[in-house]
Amino acid sequence: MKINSKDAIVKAAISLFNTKGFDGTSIRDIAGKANVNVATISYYFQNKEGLLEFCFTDYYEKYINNLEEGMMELEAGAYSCMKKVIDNLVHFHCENIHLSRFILRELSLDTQMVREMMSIYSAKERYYLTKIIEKGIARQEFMKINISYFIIQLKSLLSMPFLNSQYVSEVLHIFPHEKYFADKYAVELFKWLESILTPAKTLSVQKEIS
Amino acid sequence: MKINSKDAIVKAAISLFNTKGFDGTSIRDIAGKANVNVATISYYFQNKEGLLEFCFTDYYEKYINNLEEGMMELEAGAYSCMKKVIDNLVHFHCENIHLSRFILRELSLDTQMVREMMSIYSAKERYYLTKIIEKGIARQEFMKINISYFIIQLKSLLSMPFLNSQYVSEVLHIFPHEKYFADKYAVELFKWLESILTPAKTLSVQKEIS
Amino acid sequence: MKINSKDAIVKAAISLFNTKGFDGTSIRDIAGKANVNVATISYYFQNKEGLLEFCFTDYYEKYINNLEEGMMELEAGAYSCMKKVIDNLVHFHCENIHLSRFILRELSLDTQMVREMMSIYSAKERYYLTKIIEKGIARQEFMKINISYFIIQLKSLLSMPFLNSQYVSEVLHIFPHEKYFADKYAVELFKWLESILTPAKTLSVQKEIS
Amino acid sequence: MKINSKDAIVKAAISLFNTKGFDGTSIRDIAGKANVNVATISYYFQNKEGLLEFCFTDYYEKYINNLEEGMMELEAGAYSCMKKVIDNLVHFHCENIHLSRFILRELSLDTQMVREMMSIYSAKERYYLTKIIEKGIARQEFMKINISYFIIQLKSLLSMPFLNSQYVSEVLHIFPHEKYFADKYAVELFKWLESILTPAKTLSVQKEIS
DNA sequence: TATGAATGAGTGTTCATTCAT
DNA sequence: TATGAATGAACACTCATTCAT
Repeated sequence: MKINSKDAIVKAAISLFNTKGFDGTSIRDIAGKANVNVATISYYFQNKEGLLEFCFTDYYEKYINNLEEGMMELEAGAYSCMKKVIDNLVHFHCENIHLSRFILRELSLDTQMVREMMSIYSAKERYYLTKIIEKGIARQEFMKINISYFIIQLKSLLSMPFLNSQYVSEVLHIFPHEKYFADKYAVELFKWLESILTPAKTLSVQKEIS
Repeated sequence: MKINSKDAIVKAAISLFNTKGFDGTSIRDIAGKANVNVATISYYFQNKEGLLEFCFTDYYEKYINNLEEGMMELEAGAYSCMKKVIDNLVHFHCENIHLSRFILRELSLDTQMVREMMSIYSAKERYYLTKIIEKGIARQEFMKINISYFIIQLKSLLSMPFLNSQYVSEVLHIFPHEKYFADKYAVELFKWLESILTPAKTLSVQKEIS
Repeated sequence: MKINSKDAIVKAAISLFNTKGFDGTSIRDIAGKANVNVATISYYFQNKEGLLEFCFTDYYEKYINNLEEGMMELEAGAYSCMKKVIDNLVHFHCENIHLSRFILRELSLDTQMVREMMSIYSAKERYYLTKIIEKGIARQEFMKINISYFIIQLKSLLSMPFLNSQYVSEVLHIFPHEKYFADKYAVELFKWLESILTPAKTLSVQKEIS
Repeated sequence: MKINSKDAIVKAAISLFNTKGFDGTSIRDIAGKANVNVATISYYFQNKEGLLEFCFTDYYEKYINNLEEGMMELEAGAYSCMKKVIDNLVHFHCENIHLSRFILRELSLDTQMVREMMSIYSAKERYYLTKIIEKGIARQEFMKINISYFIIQLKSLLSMPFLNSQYVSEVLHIFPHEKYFADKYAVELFKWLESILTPAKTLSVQKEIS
């Protein structure tokens, strides 16, 4: 009768984790929404933690895929590579907004799993981003910037509209789950990217500071 | 013997909510950390939800205070006003990093309380920010920008380093709870602000798009 | 400001015990309804049990008073004495319907206090009722009846309409808290009394009605 | 290992509700007596209220069954039908004295559940009793009586010895849980029935006794 | 006479998990 | 592959009570 219990569980879990958070969701909620018995969840994922790990891995594998796909453009140019990465990640978050929102929120907690995920995937991500920037600087495509502060801002801008999709929708009437938003927002980030990476424009800022 | 049970409870609650999340924290955890009886929490805050509401209100009242303090500079100039607001809010988040992290995370959930808080405070915040920008545009201090997309980016940049303080610390080795960070990060945001608001610099971006 | 806290407490307690039962009522409920601090209840009645005892004693003292007032007619005749007793008790229950309902319900529990009350007051009541009947039999006013079975029926008829006042009101549309009911119901019990006590007399009842 | 947890829970619950009342009994008491885990009660009955509802329904279904069994004799005669009903209900209460005592006590409270039960079952009971009496009057088996007052008395006499079984046992030394009592008490109620329903017949009762 | 602060023990309920089937 | 029955531990919360004031 059940085509695929496992998929149904994951789907229900992501939906509920998205709105109620991981700790705010019981496996009974999930089982109910997925129309399976509670024990079925333990059967497939060992325990609730296992289901969380599955979601994290699912998210990060797709995330890194998108990142690596962008990396392939590095030879063609650091700047266009970075743009490709940004475009990919914005669209990835947009297309998987429920999963993304939940993971991005969960990542703000101090848990063993978060530490593990960070040590595996965030390190990798940092490596890739650093590589692009360093290449861009070396090739004089980019001005010399503080890489860490660049990453902070990049990740801020990439995640917040999807993490706070409710705020964005209800207060600003912009809908981050629509492709239209992803397209437009990517352009905004390109502008930010140019302002931060390309030398010509920093003159006035420099003056102001001095 | 107990000087101030209520304060002890709030302090313990913020600390625990910060690391484990609201749903991941039990009132026994809080009572234990605050060295009071569990019933004392109900005595002062009615229930766990009441404690959450107290934290939200505490956060937002301070937040709006910082915002309004910045607003007072509006007559002196929209640009300097916006800088003052950014500076205030960065330092506010930095100084109250535990409370901020917990609230910013909690705001990403779909709960009744979040909706209420958003309808009260986010609306106010949006009103103030819009006012500054419109004034700046009217006075030709700013170029004509899309206000909503500006707010998305502003709020992204203001919140993420504090929400993801663990990532920033452990992966990037930058410490958002230190005043040094707040000072430096504010400068970064000033640069972003200039690039996005002041006309001269957008030329190249314009060209690129066309 | 408070005229009489103690009275207010008792009044609130009886009202709440009446509708929610003793165990279903918290001292906070009572304190709230009486507009006093919870500690005030402990101050006057030591503890919740003490408040219960006060109610029991209040009830039984009035009950026994009504019984003894009826007993004074015993010399005048066992039959009229019994009628007087019945009339008194019906009206007493009617006038104190909240207290009566609560006490009559509480008496159906197996508690230490109930056992104590029964050993003091029910024994006394039984003594009086037995005395009337024995006198009536001795004087040949009554036929020889089984006293215990008589008492069971008498007490059934005296208590049930007040204990189950809600049933009587809502299902039968008869209102046991009104004096009209007490008057009419007493007459019903007189008929029952005659039928059970006096062999040949049923005729006269008929006459009385017509 | 456990043959039937659900039955064990119900049995333990009735026993404890009987002596300590519903509100005076904790689910831990019940679980302890039934030798099951507290969670098992929630598993089968959702919550404590659900267990109460189960008891109510169990009681009333049996009660109405006994009533309806008596109703089947209506064609044979209203008087014998009423006697059959009384006999059935007395024996039903006697045989299920714990359940009956608890339910009869609980029915004296102002709760949502009592209102619901009354609107379903008491209405039905009233309908049946009215039907018998009206038939009896129509056939001139009974004299014209006030039906509501008759029902009050009937229900008083049927319930009180079982509700107040402790009083009856300890003060009057009559044991309402024994079949001997039910048999004898039914005869008493037949006498009462005759005296209230049949005007001229009181004679025959006298004869019967002698 | 009366109370605000605080508590330990207990409430009903829900949790994630296990296990025989 | 999937589940109904059952559980121990934990949950948020309420209880009657105490005590300094």
